[in-house]
Amino acid sequence: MRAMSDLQARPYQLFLRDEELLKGIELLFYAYRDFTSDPDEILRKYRFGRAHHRVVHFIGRNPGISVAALLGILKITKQSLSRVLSQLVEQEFVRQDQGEQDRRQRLLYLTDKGEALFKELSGPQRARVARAYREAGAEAVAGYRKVLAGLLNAAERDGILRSLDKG
Amino acid sequence: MRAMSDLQARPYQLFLRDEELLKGIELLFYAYRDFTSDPDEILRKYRFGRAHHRVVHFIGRNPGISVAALLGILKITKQSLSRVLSQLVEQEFVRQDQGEQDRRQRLLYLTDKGEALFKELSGPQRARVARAYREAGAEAVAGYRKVLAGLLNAAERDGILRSLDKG
DNA sequence: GCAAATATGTCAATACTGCTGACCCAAAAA
DNA sequence: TTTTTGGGTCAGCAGTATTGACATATTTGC
Repeated sequence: MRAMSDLQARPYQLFLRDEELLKGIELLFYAYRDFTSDPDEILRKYRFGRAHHRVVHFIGRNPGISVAALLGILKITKQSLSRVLSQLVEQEFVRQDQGEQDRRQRLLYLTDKGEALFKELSGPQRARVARAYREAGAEAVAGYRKVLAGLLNAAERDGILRSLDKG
Repeated sequence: MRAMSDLQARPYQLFLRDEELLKGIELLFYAYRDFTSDPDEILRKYRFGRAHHRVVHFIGRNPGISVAALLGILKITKQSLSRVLSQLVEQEFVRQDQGEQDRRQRLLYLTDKGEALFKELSGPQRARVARAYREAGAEAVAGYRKVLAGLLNAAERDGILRSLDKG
């Protein structure tokens, strides 16, 4: 009886064999490797690295985000963020405004120059994703999202999915 | 007539709007961030980094791989590989055998110690992927693979997919 | 109002990972 | 025999991350 219910609870045992799982792991590695290669090349012109890209991206997508919230997304230390953020502010890609309710906060915004960089960096990535989506079809895209969501740390999954849907 | 065929060729225009594409980009970022967090923690015990992980992984998955082939997978320079590979050989996680047909080659294999590390590192990742696959279902998994494959550089896509299917 | 917690910034040291450039040797290929 | 290929190595530099310690302003709780 127990065995039967186990079978019903897990109809995809075939997919769970190590070989299949390792393929899923490697495919993610390759996809991420290629996915980051386009912006990496662009960043060299600015003498920036991936960290700058991530900061520009998430400020661009969350105008007025606080430093603490940005650290929560990137999961790096404030010392690590500090260096790249300082450079971006100094070179006027990012602007810091004092918070109105809480004047301790430094709310972050892209300048026009920052917006232009954001667009330049996201262009090839958007094109890459658009191509992949178009080739795979709507149903595959839904599956892609479902699986990626399942890869997230359970503790934050809901928060991340909410933040992605609010935009 | 032309417009009509365009419409039929692209039935998913709704998915191609920037907002949707940016969500796809961010979801990949978050998934990769969490995906790498488990092994990163384990690696600290060994005073190794992600580069060591990747080397162990791809040697483990391709026993007897040549240095040149490994460089092709990782897409880094031989100087970058050299450092981590030397450490792994020195600490006896990896063994180098002279090639038989071509004696210039140093074919790479995991030692028993290396196999153990491979298993330790891939354990949490396999568990994470297994959970995601199980929760999402077989159809979603197919879509996940289809989209990730579409994200690969077109030039190498077929080769990578073949290498994943041969195992 | 004062003490504690919070948001942010900064200095210093260290480690990992990648790069370029310049070499080297041994073995295979032309 | 010359050239090419597979692999290794030394040196230097840059980017990104860490920990630890400390500083300042502001808000919050008692």
